[in-house]
Amino acid sequence: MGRPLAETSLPDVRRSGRKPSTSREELERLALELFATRGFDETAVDDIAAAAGIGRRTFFRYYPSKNDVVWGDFDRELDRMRDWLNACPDALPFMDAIRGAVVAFNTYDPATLASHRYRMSLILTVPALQAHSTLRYAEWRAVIAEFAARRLGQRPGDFLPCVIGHAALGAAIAAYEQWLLDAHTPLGTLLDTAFRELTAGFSGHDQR
Amino acid sequence: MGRPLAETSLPDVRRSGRKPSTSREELERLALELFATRGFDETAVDDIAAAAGIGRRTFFRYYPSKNDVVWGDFDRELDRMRDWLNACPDALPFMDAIRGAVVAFNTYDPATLASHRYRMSLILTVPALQAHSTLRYAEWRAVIAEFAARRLGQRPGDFLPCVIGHAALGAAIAAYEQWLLDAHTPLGTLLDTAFRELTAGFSGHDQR
DNA sequence: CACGATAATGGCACCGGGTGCCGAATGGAA
DNA sequence: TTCCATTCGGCACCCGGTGCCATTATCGTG
Repeated sequence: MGRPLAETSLPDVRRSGRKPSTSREELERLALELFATRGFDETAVDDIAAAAGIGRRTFFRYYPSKNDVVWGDFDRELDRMRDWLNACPDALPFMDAIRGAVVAFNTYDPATLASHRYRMSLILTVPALQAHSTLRYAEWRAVIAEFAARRLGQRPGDFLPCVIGHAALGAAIAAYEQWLLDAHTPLGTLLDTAFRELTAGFSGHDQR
Repeated sequence: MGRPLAETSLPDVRRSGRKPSTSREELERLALELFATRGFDETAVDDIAAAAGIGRRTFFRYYPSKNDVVWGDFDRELDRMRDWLNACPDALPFMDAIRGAVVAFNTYDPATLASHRYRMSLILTVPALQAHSTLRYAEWRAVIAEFAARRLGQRPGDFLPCVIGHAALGAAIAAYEQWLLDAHTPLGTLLDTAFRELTAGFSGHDQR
């Protein structure tokens, strides 16, 4: 699974050899700029490569696909969330822990909030990215399921942890969709609400 | 959105013109057979077209993409589920109605069960299909959200109905994944269990 | 300074999915 | 037969993604 290129500008021992002509961060910046002006589908990989002054072939050594550019360093974020969950006291009910982790994991400082919102708007509205995102969501769910399994005394592949992973993902996506529709309510509030509904089993709303 | 070709062998008035040289059903049959022997990724659209004795170009007039072949007539199934929900008595709590609909909607007679299971195994394991499925799932969620919204006195785009749609989808997929892992437990039972957990808010399992 | 090991680059050919275009084939109706 | 509607399918093309391989840049060492 090892990416040959800078995982994220870590010290990353370099003994010798030609140095990279750009970086994942730089490519992400340029690509998002192009997406914003020209649109995602209308921007070809060649365009991004040209903007960065590299060859098309080289682009694919920084990102495995055009879709992945939008996700930045998702794996690192997942690691952070895993750590957050592991650091949760056992006294905290596990659904509360998950809710807290998701809220914390999706809290961005004002400086980066706008660009994050734009990235998510792409992911949740551009069909190609919507489709691709499924594969990333699977990793996210795995983190949740893993934690739930530990708390439930089960294995990560067992039924209940998987259901929880899927349901949690659904709640999170719904919150994001709402936030994109109207940023009036803070994302954190929406996530919190969605997870509380989940934990309450959607009870107490019926209009019959 | 009208498909020019047979929606599904409805009477479908035909005035004149050359008659289709094959059908969606026939293509689906042939394609699934190829997928089963050679694998999904290893089967090119040209292979399917050749097997059906039509041109590659013509294939894309029957199905908009290779991915869609696996989904058969999903839209019709969705209509059935929508009807099921609409026919639910108001006395039935809405989460029970949704659970009932999903179970009923995913009940297949033994003759078609095996092929359905195979189709779902493709959808849930082949990366290209996993990704593509997101777009189909959106339609499914919409049906659920629409019903929930009506029951909750809200609009289909409102937050709570969307959360419910996403959570329900998650539960359903988790049940399917479990069923594919081990068909020992009937799909209906798994779906029922997943939805009951959802409605109970995953309570009563914590091992702390 | 020169050399060799090392690593990134980028061109090229190729594959496969998907589309626009357009002429050819087919079959019913006047 | 003629006309019209409809399907067919070849062709050229776009784009994302990959394997291959020679080229180029950099660092450490002698």
